[in-house]
Amino acid sequence: MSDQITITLPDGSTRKYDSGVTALDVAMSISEGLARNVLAAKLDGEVQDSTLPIDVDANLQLLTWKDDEGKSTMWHSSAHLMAEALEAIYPGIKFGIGPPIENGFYYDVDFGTIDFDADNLAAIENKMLELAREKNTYERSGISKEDAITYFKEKDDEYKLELLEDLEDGSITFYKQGNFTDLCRGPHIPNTGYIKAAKILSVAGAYWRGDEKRKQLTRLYGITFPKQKELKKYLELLEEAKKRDHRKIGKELGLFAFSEKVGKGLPLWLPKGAVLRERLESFLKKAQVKAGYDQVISPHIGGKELYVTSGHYAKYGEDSFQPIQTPNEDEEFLLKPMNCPHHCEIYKAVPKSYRDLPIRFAEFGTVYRYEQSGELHGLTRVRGFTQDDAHIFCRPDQVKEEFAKVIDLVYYVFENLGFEEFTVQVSLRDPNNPEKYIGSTENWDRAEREIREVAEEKQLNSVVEYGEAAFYGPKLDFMVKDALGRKWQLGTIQVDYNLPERFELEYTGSDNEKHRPVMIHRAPFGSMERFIAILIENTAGNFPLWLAPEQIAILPISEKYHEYANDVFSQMQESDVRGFIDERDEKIGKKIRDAEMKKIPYMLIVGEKESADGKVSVRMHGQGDLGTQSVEEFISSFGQKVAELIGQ
RNA sequence: GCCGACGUAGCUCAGGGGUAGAGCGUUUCCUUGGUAAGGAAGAGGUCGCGGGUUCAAAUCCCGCCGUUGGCUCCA
Repeated sequence: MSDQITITLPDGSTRKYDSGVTALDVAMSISEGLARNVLAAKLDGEVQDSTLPIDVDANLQLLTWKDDEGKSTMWHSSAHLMAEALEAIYPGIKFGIGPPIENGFYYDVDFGTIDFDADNLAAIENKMLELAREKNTYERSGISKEDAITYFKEKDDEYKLELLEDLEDGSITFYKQGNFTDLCRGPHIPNTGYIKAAKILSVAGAYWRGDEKRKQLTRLYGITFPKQKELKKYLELLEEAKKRDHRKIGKELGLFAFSEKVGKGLPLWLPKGAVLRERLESFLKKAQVKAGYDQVISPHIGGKELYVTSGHYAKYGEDSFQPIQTPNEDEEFLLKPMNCPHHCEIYKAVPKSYRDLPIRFAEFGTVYRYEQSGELHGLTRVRGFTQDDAHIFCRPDQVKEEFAKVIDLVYYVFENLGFEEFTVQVSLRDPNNPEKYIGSTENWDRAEREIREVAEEKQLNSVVEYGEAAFYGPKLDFMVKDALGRKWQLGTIQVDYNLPERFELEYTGSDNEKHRPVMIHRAPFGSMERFIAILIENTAGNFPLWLAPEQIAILPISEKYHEYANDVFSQMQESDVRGFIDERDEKIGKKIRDAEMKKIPYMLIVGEKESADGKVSVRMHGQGDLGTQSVEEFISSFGQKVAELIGQ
C-alpha cells in the first residue's frame, strides 16, 4: 500500500494525503466549518460514509445539506433515528423498511398488539431530538449472513429476516447508532448530532413490500433538518401549498362541488367552473382545427360487445360500473370508460383510402370508471370525467410524423397555460408481466421503438418507466406535480397497433389491397377535471384573463351611479367581456376587498368623476389603482390582452 | 378495496353526558360612503345517518355513508 494518495476535488484541484484518510479528514484540512457540514462523501461517483478510510487515488466530492445526496443521506440516518426513538417508546415493535424519499423519509413499522397513539407524534419527535443530542455515531460493520439472521431471529423481526433472504453473504452490513442496530447498506451521516429538527408529518398504512395481499404496516413519514429554522420554513411552505389546494380554491371561488346524492367522485360544475372549462375547450378546439382534427360525437354508453372487442371488458369489466340492463333481456350496455372503441366504429362507418389518412377524430368525451373509493381525490381522481380525446388513424409510415405533431400540440397547450414544470415519461411494458398486455410482441416492439425515437428526435428530456404502458400500447406521458407534490399524469400520447386489429380497421392502399391503419390515442389536457385541478393549483386561482370566469367587476361608488354602471356593463357585454356589477349597499372599500378575494382580474370603479366623463377607474387584481380610462380605451386594451393570450 | 384521521349553521371553526356557540356570508333597516372589512337588528343547525349504553347522547360504544393522509390500483 502506498503511503500517499491523491484526492481530486470537484474543482479539479488535487491534494495529497496519507493513505487511510477519511473524507471528513479531507474536509477538516480545507476548513473546520466545512467539516462540520459534511454529511457524506461521493468517492468516484459512489456515495459513502464520510468516515470511511480512503486508500487509493480518487475523485472526492464532499456532500453537504446543499446536495440532494447529502440530504437523502441525512434523511436515511433520520429514519434510523426515528426507529430508535420508536423502539425506545414502544419496545418489541418490528421494522420493515425505512428509506429516504424526496422530502424526508419514512419507516414501516409493525406495532403488533401495541396500541400506537397517532395523536402523540410530538413524543416521538422529542425522543428523536433527545437521542440526536447524544451525538451517537452511526457505526458501520460487516456481518455474516448467519450472524445477521441470528440477530433478527432473536429480535423476532420477520421483515428484516425476509429482506436478508435476498442478500448475499459477505455483502451484508449493519449500522448501529445508540441502542438501535439496523440491517442497512448505508451510507449514513457521521453522528446523530447533525439532526437538529424533526417532524413526523403523517401516519399511514402501507402493505409490506407493496403487496396488497400481505400484511399492512404502519408507515410513519417524517422529515428532519440541520437547523430548526429550516423546519419552520418547510412547514410554512407546506401551509402555503395547502392554500393552493384546488379543493379549497374550487370551493372558495364556486367552481365545482360534489354531492353525496349524486355520488362520490362525480364532480358537479358550477357556473363559474363551467365557464373556465368551456374556455379551455374552445382554446383547444381552435388549435385542433388548425392541426387538422375533425370533431366527432359519440354516446355515453356502448353495447357490451364493443368493449369485449376492444379488450377493455376482459381487462376491466369486473371492476367497472356494471352493465346497464334494458327491458330486452339480452341487451347490455356499458357506461363508456374510453372513447376509442366508439371512434373505431366511426372510422369504420365510411370506407377509407390511403389518401384519406391520417384521419384525426377529436371529441371531448365524458367517460366513467369505477375507481377504487380510497383513490378518489378532488378533481384529480374521479369516477366521471371528460377527456380531450382524439384518435389519429394513420398509415404505418405516418406514425412518427403524427406523433411528433401531437407533441408540438401538447407543448403549445402547456406553454399557453404557463405549465413550465413537467416531466416527460416514456411508459413501456413491464418486462416481468407480459400477460398484462394484448397484442403481438412485434407490434409492441415497434410501437415502443417509435415512441423512443420520436422522443429522441424531439430532444425531449424524458425518463423511461417500465410497467406504465396501457394494456394495448406504450405511452408518452406528461407528468406534473400538484400543490402537495403529488405526481399526476396530464397529457398522454399512445401508439396502438392492437385496437385496429381487434376492430379490423382497414384502408385501401395504392396497391388496391386492404391495409391496417395504426392508431394514436392522445389527450393534451388528459382530462378536463384533472387539468383544471392542476391549473387551479398552479395559478392559485388567479387565472389568466382569457380564462377567468369573471374578468371584471364594476363597482359603483354609491347607488347614484348604478345607472352609469349598467351602461358600462352593457358595453362590456357587447364586447364579450365577462363580469358583474356589485350593486350591494356597501362602501367602495368593501366592494374592492371582496372583488380582490374573488381574484377578479379587473375592478372598474365608477362614481361621480367617471360618470361625468364617460370613464372608468381601473384597478387590477393584486396591483392596485391603474388610473382612469375611457370605456372604449379599456375595452380595446382588454381585447388586445385577451387576444395576446389566446390568439383569438 | 386496505390502514389511520375527520364529519357541529351556506363557509371557516370552537365546544363537549344535562338537548348548541363565534366570525364570515345571508335578510331587513340606517347609512350614499372614492381604492382591501360602516353600523344595528333578525333568520338560519333533528351536531352526517342508523343502532346501542345511560335517568339523560351532539358528546361514550358499534355499524354505515361521506371527506381526508397514505398503500394497492389507474383503460
